[in-house]
Amino acid sequence: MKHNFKEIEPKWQKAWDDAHAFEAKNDYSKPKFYGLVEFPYPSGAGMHVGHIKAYSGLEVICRKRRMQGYNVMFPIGFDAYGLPTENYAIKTGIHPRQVTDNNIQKFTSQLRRVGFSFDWSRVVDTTEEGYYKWTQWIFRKMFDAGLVFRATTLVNYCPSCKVVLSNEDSQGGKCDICHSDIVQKSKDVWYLRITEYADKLLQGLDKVDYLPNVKLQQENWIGRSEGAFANFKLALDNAEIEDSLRIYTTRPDTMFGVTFMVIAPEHPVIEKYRDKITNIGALDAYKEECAKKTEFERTQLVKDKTGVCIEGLCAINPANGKQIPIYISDYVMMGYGTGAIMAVPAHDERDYEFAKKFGIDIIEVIKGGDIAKEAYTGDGEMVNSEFLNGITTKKEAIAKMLTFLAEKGCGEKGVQYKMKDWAFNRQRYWGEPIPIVHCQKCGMVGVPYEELPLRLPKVENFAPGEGGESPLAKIDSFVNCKCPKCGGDAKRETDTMPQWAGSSWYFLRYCDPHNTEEFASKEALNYWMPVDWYNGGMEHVTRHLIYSRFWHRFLYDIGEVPVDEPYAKRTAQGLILGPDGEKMSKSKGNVVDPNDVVDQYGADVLRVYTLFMGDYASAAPWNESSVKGVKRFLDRVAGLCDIAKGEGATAALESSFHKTIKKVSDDIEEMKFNTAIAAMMSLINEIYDAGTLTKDELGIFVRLLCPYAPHLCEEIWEFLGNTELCAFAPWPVYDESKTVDNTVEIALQVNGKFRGTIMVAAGLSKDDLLAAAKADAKFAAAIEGKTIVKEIVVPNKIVNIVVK
RNA sequence: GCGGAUAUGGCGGAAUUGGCAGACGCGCUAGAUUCAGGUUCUAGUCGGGGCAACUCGGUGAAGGUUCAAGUCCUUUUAUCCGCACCA
Repeated sequence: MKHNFKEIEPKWQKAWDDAHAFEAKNDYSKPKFYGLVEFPYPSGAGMHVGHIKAYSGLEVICRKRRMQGYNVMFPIGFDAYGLPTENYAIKTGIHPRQVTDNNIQKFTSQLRRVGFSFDWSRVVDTTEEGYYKWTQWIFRKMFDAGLVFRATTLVNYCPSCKVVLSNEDSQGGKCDICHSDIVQKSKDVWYLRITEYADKLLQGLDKVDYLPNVKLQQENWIGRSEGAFANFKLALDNAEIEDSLRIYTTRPDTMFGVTFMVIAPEHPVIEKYRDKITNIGALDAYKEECAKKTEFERTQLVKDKTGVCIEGLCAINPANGKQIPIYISDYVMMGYGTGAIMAVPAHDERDYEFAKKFGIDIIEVIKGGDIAKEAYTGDGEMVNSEFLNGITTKKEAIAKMLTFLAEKGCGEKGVQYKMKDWAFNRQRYWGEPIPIVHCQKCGMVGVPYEELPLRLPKVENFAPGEGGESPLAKIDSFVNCKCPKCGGDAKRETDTMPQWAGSSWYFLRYCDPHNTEEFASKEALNYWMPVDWYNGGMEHVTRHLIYSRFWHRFLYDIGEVPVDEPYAKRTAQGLILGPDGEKMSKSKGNVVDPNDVVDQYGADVLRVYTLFMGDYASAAPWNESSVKGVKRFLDRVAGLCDIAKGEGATAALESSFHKTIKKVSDDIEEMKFNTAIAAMMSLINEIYDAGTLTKDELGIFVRLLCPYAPHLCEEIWEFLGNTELCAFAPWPVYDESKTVDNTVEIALQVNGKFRGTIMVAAGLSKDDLLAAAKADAKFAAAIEGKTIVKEIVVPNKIVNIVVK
């Protein structure tokens, strides 16, 4: 048989479609398998080979599960709200709705060409009313639960996109969409209280099967730290007053070493005592200077500490009652802890640097370092610390200090997280409208559930306003409304939700995508959830993966979903680099278009190659020649039809078949697709060497390969006389006893040096093996006349004799 | 700065977890098929020495443990990724 992919690929894609072959059954009595891939953002550029690799991995797993008899759900959809579409629309004047529809169509036809076994009856599009109704519904539930709040704070703002970004969307001080520098801007922003879920998100990681680095990255992002809060009394003109400054520290044990305090330039205490501070002009100037710095300048140029001492206001160290100065400096940030710290220069590097620069006292309280040279952050004996003196463990010192603070009523244990609340609104058009109404009388009121979806109005002008307001603000008919509570005149919120909203729960919608009464029926959720295996990119670990776990956990807490963690298992694929070894990008001109590969070599080749090119989790460059090698392999598979004769097993190949079934079966479970394919290549080499195989054996081979190259395998399966689809043929089983050779090759060593091999029966005892080795003429000659010091015999492996 | 990962032929990568390093694929060399290009087939392909059987060396670098190390331990270098003044 010739491998005529241009003919057979469309043929079998049609056959699968006609049979609705891959639609998950609503038969809740069968064992289920829910395989999930990250649904694509339908960009104008079309599919990327990276998408193919990401989907091919779980495709193989899902196809194997079907052949093993599972009721498999392998859905796909489109995460279609977001800035790139909107920016493209603004540039071209085409409406985002139109752009989105075009792109979804493009993606759909490309995905179908590759022959993925997606359930096309469950497609979700986050921009459809029937979908975003429920995105708004969940938001409303969060609003009711007090998880939504509005606050004026310093936020990450992208001046180029004219939009407020969450912490997650501005990692490294760069805008996630356009990569320009983020500036800090004081703005009125909607927040989701994700920090309230920090502990739950952290603990949830204990019971799921995530790749270790995925887990670790989430732990670091959440960034839990244990320490203490303490209140430092303030003093005006050296006279103590009834007010204090609250700090957070992880080292309360060093409190006797506190020689000054530092607060963030924006700290409210400055405003409070504005009249009493004698150098307020200098403080204001410093604050303004800091505000002008970009995130980059604030974090990258950390060499030099800057700050200003507050005059007229100082603090009192609660440990020893000493008066200490307060500084403002941008190395302390308003967004973490309380925006104020107690500085212990002797035992903190940043405080040390600051104290050196400003000539502040440095008091050693832990022995062990040389504080004349640098801060000492290690353990040691406590000194200069009154009741802590002599203690040698940090744990004990902290406990004693906490007791002391508690007795004085000025401090207690506390926990902090690096993770910040989720800045949730975007001043843009192409997103879910936030279902909130602002009423003069009632304040913020949620749009009633029965009025959802709150439709995104169709507008002609969807460009963002210059003043940073949403395009929706210009539509009076949308903005002006009645308050759902009091019926008076009110105005709608005009910002929309961020791109990550729709993707925070899409895996739930797949379970029951056409439901108009609920986001999904309880029955469907009970059966399908949790997702058994979720594969996606590392770049989503500290965004989508955190956000969606948060939403899902919230839904669990209010009784809407049956399990607390949405994903039982999470893996990630490595990047495909350009042929030059660089990350693929349009500007470098090294992008490989999957369409071209399908045109030239076929979908099966594309699929097999993306899995064969290297370790699935690592990055690997595209190599055109290797693609040809895969084509050669599939052509040789097709050629097997011409030599397959008879039935049953071939004596020469039987053991190889059982070994290959075992290898391929096991490797798929560990996503070691490259070695599974290599094993099948080895087997085909053996078959051609033997020059013969039976039709039964070809049937086994084809079923093993089917998850990778389904079109060709269906064709051969049909050629073999089968009338049912290969996609649902039973997965081959192996006989363990037939995977074991009855003769094994034993390596012979003298003093650890290789001295030849012998063939012996498998399972020989140590004594027999040693005797067999000594019977080998060459080996015997090598130890002849020498004193044997030691004899090491490892059954079925090796004989090593140590001589003098 | 902190955290994590990786390092094996000309290239992508294997190595049953301490037991013959280099599976499989690409590339390359020689030969066959073909008018030719492509395709396909056969043989070879870690390095040094030898016609050869063989032999010596070899997994980023330096030490160590062991009968035996790509694999374990110590030190070190390079690259990649994540976080970053987190109190």
